[in-house]
Amino acid sequence: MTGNERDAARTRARILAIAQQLFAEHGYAGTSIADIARELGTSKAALYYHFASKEEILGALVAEPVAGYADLAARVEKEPVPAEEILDALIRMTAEAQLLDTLLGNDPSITSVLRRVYNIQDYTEKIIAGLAGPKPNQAAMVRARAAFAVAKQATFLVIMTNGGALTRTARTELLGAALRCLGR
Amino acid sequence: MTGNERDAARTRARILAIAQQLFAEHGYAGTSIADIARELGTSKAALYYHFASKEEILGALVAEPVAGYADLAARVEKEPVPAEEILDALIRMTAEAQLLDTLLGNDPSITSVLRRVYNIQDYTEKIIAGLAGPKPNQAAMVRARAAFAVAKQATFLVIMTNGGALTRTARTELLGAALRCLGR
DNA sequence: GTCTATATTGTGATAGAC
DNA sequence: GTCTATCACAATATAGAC
Repeated sequence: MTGNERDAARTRARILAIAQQLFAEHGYAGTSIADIARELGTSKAALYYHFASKEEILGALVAEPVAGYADLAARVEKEPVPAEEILDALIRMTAEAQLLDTLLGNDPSITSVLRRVYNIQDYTEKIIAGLAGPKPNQAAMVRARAAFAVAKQATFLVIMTNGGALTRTARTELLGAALRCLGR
Repeated sequence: MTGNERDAARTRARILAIAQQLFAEHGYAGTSIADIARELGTSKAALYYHFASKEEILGALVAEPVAGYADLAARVEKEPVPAEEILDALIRMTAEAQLLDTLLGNDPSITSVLRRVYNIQDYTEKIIAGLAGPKPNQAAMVRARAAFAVAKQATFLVIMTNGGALTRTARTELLGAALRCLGR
């Protein structure tokens, strides 16, 4: 790898880090290429050397979390997975992806752009169905959604109020709370 | 009230309804005045007769939910309120405000605009502190955040997958799940 | 109350020099 | 790899007629 390639890779990574932070702060639609370039300390044109479009930045940012989410959905759909395992996976994924993971589900401007590529809501429904277990009634579906909300949103809340970290005890508490949501 | 005034009031209400839907779908920053005018079936200028700016539309939309949220936070801060009552209030508020209430907490472009006017995150922290009870340890705070996530996000999820309605049984299940999060 | 027309600024993106 | 300059268009908002 030449020095230039290494530099390019580092700049790419910096752009992604900056974009992630600004998207989280102002939303995808609320963040302009100029905003990112300013934070990066270069011109807009320099940024376009690394990414062909704003949407490509978003794509690079969400690819990994979305793939993980899709994998979990596929696995849950194929065979029964214990609720504890699903919830633990969700909590871990949220902790890893941090800002991004919740952004994915929350920023409508992101959802509306990604809808053309991924069917995230479909994944969510499959995961929730897995949490609800076989032949769920209405109440069981509600409890499954509650557990899901804890694993995703509460985990996010805890991480954010803890400066980006998720302690062991916090993770245990979250998992316990999510499981109690299911009422079993 | 003259006929013109009644017409104006109705148009205003229509604009708010359309804006709410589009904001929910594409986000605040992702929705343009032109988008709203198109849906309204008039010109952009006509829209500006009813609202002085895009931000004023957002303001009119969120004023009521935010006031309710602030009231709850103030009450919880002043005196101890039973967790069940707090959670029930949160669930009701989310159900009433529907799209809006979650938008408030989720769309970063809205949060970043409203931050200049309201301190929503501050309200949230006060409400969560109320749920955690006096002298909470770290685990109690995590459980409080879990209960909060159920009352807000899970309620929203349930409403959305039920075409905008919250049945009695669903509300009971949500409240039960949120209370079990607290582990008491 | 609504229109057409327009001012003004912002935005994503490209051209071409260095 | 980064720059300046620029394009084409979309955005918020206003002016002034009807």
